[in-house]
Amino acid sequence: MAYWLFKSEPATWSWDQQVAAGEAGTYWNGVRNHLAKKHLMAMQVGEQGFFYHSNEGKAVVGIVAVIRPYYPDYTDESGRFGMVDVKAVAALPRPVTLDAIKAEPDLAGMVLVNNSRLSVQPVSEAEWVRVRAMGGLG
DNA sequence: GCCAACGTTGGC
DNA sequence: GCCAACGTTGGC
Repeated sequence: MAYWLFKSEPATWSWDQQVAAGEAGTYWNGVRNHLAKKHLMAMQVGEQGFFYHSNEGKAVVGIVAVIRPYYPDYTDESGRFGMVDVKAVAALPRPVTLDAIKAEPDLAGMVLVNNSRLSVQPVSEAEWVRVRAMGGLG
């Protein structure tokens, strides 16, 4: 089981909208980066990821689960990129801010810290457990 | 196939 | 709103 982190600007697609999409979830489109694509392709149904608000908020705010594996992104005219479907699983009782992550030495290796521009990132199990705990989920 | 120019992202 | 970092594009 791998863990992931999905970045979204709340002005474009927010956690509240993800929650409103309910059990049916939504497609995670718009990825136009080959490394991010590689991560999308590696995702298995049932794997979970953090939902991160970039720019405005700058915090991990919730957890999503992959409900449909990689398939073509019809919004990509080049036909090169794809997407997965995700649904909201749980909100973090306390959002974990980028500042809090940067202040935590155990999380210094997170992709979010070292390659903040990557829109779909892998998260290690240790990072997953730690950020969940910081967010108030056991 | 190299690399300069350009566009985009996202933290500050 | 600025700008650094990075990815992509296109000329050669």
